Amino acid sequence: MQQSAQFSTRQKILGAAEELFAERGFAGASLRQVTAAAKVNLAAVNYHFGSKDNLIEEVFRRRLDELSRRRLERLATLEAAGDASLDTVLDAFITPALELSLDRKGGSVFMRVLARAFAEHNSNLRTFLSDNYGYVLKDFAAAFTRLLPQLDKQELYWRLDIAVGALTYAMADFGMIQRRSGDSEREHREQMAKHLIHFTAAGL
Amino acid sequence: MQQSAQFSTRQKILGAAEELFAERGFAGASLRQVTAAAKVNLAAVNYHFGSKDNLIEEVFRRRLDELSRRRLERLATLEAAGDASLDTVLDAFITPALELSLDRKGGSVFMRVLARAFAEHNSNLRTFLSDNYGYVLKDFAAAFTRLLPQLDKQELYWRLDIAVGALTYAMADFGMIQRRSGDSEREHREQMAKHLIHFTAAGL
DNA sequence: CTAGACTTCAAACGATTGTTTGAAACGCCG
DNA sequence: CGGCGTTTCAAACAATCGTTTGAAGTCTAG
Repeated sequence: MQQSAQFSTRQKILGAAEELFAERGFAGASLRQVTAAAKVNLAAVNYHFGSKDNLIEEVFRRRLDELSRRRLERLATLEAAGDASLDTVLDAFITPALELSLDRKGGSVFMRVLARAFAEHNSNLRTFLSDNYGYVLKDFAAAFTRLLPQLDKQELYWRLDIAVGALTYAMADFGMIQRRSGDSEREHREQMAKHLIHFTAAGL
Repeated sequence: MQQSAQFSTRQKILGAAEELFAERGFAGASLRQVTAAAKVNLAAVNYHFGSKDNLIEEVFRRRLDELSRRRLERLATLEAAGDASLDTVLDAFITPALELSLDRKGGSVFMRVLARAFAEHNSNLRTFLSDNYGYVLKDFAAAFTRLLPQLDKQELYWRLDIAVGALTYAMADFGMIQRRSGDSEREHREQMAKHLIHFTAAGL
């Protein structure tokens, strides 16, 4: 089938595509640039993925399947232990994303790609994400509803919406904050997650 | 969509470009699509703007010049009257953007374009925005420094960074919140601004 | 070792990209 | 009216786009 000792052609394409999509956008990165960066033949994309659109979806699937699983796993653990609070539920949502972004193999790059997906008002991509991963947000929204019963539904939804915006923006490193020279990439991102949880908990 | 007689070719192009950039991205929207939507000749873009990149910059300039002026104007008024508080300074930042987004002529569309600019890690565009409008953020950061003297600098920058993220995301309407059927577009956006100010003030 | 399935390759497809060109049409002033 | 700078136009430019093709290469099961 596949899977050589090194990286398969599939994996090489996915890695290069992720990087170039983050840097130049989905329309801005061409398949020739992707295959050149991956050091594979141009036709390999259409052979392994069928089309550029399918490649884009696969770039998301590779990361989001595990990210969603970990988020829900943490949330379930919290609620089973009766430990659910604003801070811990936010932590269950943010920490898996933080860990992904710290993954040595370009996890931080993927967070930028994810933020691009939000910027795309493109309906195909948005419905793909909503159809496949919308249930995660639904579960977390339900958890917050239980934690903040005094808030009416509309009010809670507004705050959650704003919170997700702050998370997305920060994890994609859009801001002007530069890593302090003394800090490692890991320290920088852990700082960010800490501030994110604090800021969002206060806002909620 | 657009009128043909009363708007100059320049403005017709800018309007159509803004709309298509918001919808498909800077790389995703071609000059042929733009000129077709504007009902002008293809060559008009290069005649009036020189290149596609210059057109992109001009789309930003048209809106941001006035937006920046209004924000700083409000901030100055506040500080002259000694009325500067967390809420009022945030209001000085958010309300002009809200008013722009309520402009009948596609102001809300522009907010989506602006959010795309953040998603672009493209250095040309980011340095253009930073060079031309960075002083606005600097002035507001200074105002917050005066309002929150107990916070150390690094801590404040973190929170401001997260706040800007929430603002950008919300104003671009990326979220899942749908306008309630009873509400007008205006009511929807005014609600949003109110929640934004509250959420951000709490976080800061 | 051979047969057959899987993968890679160079080359080419038509379509579309941003940009340029030179002529035609326009609008204004004398 | 004629003349002239400004604007618009259809057409074409080379470059690049996503995708397809058929042959060459690689691998494994028998």
